Amino acid sequence: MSRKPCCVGEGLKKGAWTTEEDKKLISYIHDHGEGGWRDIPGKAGLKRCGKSCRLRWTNYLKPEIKRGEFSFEEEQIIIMLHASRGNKWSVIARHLPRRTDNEIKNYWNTHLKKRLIEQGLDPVTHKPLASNSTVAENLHSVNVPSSDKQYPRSSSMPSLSPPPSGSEMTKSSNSDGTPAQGGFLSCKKRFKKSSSTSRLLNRVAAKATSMKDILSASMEGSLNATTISHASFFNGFSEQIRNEQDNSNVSLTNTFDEFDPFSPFSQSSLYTEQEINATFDLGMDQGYDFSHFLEKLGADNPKEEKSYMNVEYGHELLMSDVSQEVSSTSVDDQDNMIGNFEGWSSYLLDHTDFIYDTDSDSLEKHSM
DNA sequence: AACAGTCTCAACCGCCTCGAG
DNA sequence: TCTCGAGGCGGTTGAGACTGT
Repeated sequence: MSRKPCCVGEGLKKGAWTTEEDKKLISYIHDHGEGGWRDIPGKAGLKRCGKSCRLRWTNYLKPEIKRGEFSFEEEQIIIMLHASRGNKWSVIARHLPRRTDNEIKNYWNTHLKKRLIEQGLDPVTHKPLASNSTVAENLHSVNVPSSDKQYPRSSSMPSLSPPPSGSEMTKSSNSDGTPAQGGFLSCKKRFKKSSSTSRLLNRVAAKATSMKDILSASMEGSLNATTISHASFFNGFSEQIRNEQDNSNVSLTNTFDEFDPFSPFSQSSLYTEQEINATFDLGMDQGYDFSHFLEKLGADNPKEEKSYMNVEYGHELLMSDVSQEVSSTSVDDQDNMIGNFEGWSSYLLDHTDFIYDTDSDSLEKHSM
């Protein structure tokens, strides 16, 4: 026995939303607020089921939603949270302000998942894949798209590659004025992925693996300094990096702790002693919480973003004639495309002497 | 220019959770 | 305690945009 679909009814419309429908929904919610989704279609004059209205609102029309390219920092956060939480998109979304679970899920499936495989990491366990043959098989089966091999850099790493030119950004809207697929901005032309970026992603993924091991150990009650240092060091870091550290007369553990903003032993740790204690006091039913880190990132960004793409879209919908094509292209795509997090990537960039190899291509910035 | 193949992501589907009665 | 329904969630689909030939 299965539950009846909620959207069974004569004349209910499906498929892409039109500007007219968006306008009705925005107008209704503006006047009456969210909630009571089942009643909204009738009251708002929409031939949609309530669930469809809710999804359209929460995933697209809601003013605070941020759209466009994911920043490098957001990608890092997604990868790490996925390592600790799995496909809990709503949980991950709670840690990425203004991103929807649906968008994160899509981004994971179309970009990050394939990239991890490409990096030789299991996208489920975040551990290195068993063998080279396994990597090859996975790559083959997943059919990594050529476009995905070109990595879009965030502006937070401006010195590493040229910023996107306006002509490379595909500003799109449907003929009826609704945002086309890809939202207000679809950056189809990717930047060539540098090997340094690839290596950095490897490290991020490896860090995620390390975090997962630490979490597991913590939850099993077996966490100790050895677990941390070994997890940080041995999971996923290349032999080359180890050699670099061996040659540097610097304690491996100390170096990675210094690199790791999550590390309680880091000189640059984002945590206070109190937070560290709380962090290591993870219960069995609790997951790791990066909110402190995110709060710190947010605190580093005093500039409050006031101009949201969706605010503008909603505003235009409400103010414009329905037949008039919405000028979504008037939005400052560049600002919206680029995240404002300046946290971890800045930290990484400030420690590039061991993040990037000396033979990095297209690197203008090197060790400080 | 035309066509076919590929990729992206908005939207849908069905199950789950939780609160109200 | 049980039932029901609204809302939430994660997996999947398919239209349309993009790319290569």
